[in-house]
Amino acid sequence: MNARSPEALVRDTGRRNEAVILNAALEAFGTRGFNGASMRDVAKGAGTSLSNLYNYFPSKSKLLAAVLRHANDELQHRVLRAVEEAGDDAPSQLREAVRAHVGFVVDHQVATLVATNEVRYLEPDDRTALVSHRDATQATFERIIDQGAADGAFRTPYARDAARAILSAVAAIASWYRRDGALSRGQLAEQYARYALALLEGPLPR
Amino acid sequence: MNARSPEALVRDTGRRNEAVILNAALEAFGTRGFNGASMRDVAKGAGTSLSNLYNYFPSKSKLLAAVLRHANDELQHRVLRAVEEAGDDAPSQLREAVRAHVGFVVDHQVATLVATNEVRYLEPDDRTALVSHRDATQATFERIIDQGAADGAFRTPYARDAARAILSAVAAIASWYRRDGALSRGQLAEQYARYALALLEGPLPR
Amino acid sequence: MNARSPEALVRDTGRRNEAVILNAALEAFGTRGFNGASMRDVAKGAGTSLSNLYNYFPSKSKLLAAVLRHANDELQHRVLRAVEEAGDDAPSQLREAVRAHVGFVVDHQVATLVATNEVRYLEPDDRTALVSHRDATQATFERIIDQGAADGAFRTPYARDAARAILSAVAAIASWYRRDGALSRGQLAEQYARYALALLEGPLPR
Amino acid sequence: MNARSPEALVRDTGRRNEAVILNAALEAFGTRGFNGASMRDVAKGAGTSLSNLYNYFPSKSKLLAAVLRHANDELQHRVLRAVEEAGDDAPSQLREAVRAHVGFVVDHQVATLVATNEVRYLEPDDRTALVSHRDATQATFERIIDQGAADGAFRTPYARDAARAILSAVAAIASWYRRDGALSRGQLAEQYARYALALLEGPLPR
DNA sequence: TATGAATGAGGATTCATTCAT
DNA sequence: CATGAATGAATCCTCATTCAT
Repeated sequence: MNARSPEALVRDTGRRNEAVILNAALEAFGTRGFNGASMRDVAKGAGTSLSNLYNYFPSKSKLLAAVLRHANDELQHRVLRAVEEAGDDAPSQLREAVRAHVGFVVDHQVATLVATNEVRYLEPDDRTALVSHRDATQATFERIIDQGAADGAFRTPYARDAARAILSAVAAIASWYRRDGALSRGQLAEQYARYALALLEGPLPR
Repeated sequence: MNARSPEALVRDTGRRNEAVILNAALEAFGTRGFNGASMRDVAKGAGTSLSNLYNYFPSKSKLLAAVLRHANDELQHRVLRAVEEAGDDAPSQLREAVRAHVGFVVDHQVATLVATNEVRYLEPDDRTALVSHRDATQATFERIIDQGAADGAFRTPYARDAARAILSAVAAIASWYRRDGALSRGQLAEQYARYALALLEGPLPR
Repeated sequence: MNARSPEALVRDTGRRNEAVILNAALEAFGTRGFNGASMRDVAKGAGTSLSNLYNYFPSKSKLLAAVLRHANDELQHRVLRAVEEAGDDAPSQLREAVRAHVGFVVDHQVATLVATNEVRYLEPDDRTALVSHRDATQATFERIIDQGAADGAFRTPYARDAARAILSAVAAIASWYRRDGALSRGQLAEQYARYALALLEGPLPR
Repeated sequence: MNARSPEALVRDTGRRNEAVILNAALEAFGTRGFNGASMRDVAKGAGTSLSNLYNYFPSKSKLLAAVLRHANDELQHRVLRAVEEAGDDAPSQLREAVRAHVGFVVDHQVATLVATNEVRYLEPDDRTALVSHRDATQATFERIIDQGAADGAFRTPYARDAARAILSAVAAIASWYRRDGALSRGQLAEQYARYALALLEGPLPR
């Protein structure tokens, strides 16, 4: 029971092998989808026995919930910190928020894909909880956009749905980006930050 | 064996009940995902017996392939026609292409979601075929963008990945749009057309 | 609907495509066993539709029965004719009977295998009928052996089970003989005729 | 989960219920053939659940392979021991080998039938392995016959295929012998030993 | 005759989960 | 914590057969 993928989302949790299981589950769900992956796959990936999984998580569904919670926490953490460290004006904040988001997507492509595609398979309660958690991240963007619209920095007449459009495009990066491709992490972040500002009809760097 | 969902993607195929099965499959895959939906679900939805499905499609996977082919055909058809009917300049063409795409997504939300999320479960050959078909649609957007970039209409320094960003945002509409919400089909199309032009740093209507 | 394997057991039956179906069934049952072969396999082999099979034979089981009947008829015919054409003494008769039997096995390996291995899957009535038909062939050998034992030509103390032993060995040829091997049809017949006479402790050619 | 047929081939294997399953499989395959028997039949015979079978054998085919391996092992063991304990001359060795083989066939009629009729349903690799194992047993007979032919004890001009003929006849016993019939196990063995020596044109007891 | 569509039963196998150890 | 054995429900798919045409 020991494995550390290059993209390991979860580092440590205090409980002996929990992180190993969570990362194995992430990989399994990412590779074959929630319904396509079996608990046996997860166990094999974690190097433990099938039944031992149930000492850590009471069901497959709760395992997914835990994976998604970790992913969301990490994303939210990165975005919030980026905003804090940015200037006071909406354009700067948005720019940094987008860059941080792109960074997360690139660093955790699989987690992003799983978070996008597999939330629907959570049990209702867990899904509700998770969605509201995710909405909090989205709300950060919406708040910035509202402020920018109010003070005239963003001149789009459709500020309302802009956050959704931007975040969708950013999340979709996970489905095509290749680490060994032509675009570096930094370039990609830069590029999408500009897309976002332009879409909002905000001020662009020359 | 008779059903016509409000969103029926497939109208008729010459073979007795093929369309009914395809629409039932679309609904089943949309509701529960490819791996979460069973052939029994599809049969029930189509009002026929489980085994009769196999007189029409040799496997669940081929059934998915057929569904996705129909969806892609319809989307491509709409986009191409819209471009043909638009003016000669890149901004007009892009505008109409986006509007047509948004129209498809709104008319066929489920098909859009299935096309986005379940392609990965195709057998390799079918996936390859489908992806190249889908890329053809994307290529239409890229061609327009290239032209607009060449003649100075689109001033973004990042024309290259812009099509992907725009199409991702448009496809994602399927995951949140509600027919009974505040936004009409037409308003939404208008809005996303402007997002696209703005993102490309092109000319905007006042 | 047209096929003629090199080993075709059935030539013609008066009914349009019956022979084609019977030969296809023989091949299917021979290749995959009665339970392993499907009516679809038979139809494909016969170049006709699945449902058309039922215009000729009321069930898979009856189809097998028909195949086996044809095989047995041909075998019995060959053996009886060989005995008739042989001399009056038991050793000559046995010799010719064995040669004829070996000839059938070599000409119809698949039919021999099917006759040996798949009889058990007949419905009770058909099986009874077929076994008694087959026993008639065996009885021919037993009659000859009894006669030879009575007149002192065969000196084995165990004449009683000898027919079974001989016929088993002959039938088993079907499971290993290769037409392109070292042994010709005629040599093999000669060889097994001598095995039989020797086993019976009868007179051997020098 | 507990059963001991009178003819149980497998006694114990170290793993909890493996032997029970193997014996149930033997019986099922013997009664209805490999393709005619279902895993449910096997499970029922073994007194366990269908799915538990797969904790022991990964597929129906591998289960058959295991059954056949056990049967072959037992047969080979008996024959080899019999040869070791026989005298040095070929006729004695052949006599004891045949007697041992007949003994196995009578003790394990079902196993013999399954070994003869169902090998073909193994996957290619398993079948190759098994056939070569079976050929090893046949090779024991061939060696003895070669030796006897070389030192003049067996005068048949066809020593080459004699082993096949003899072994076929012996194996076929399984298809007709009845424990409650007129012939005892010992008498049958004696009888077939004499058949074999006579067929080889070797020395017969008076 | 010949066909394509239809069906209910059953095929092997995998599933998430539990339990005794 | 960790395991191997166990289970019932469900999976996709194939089966022999029937029926309308």
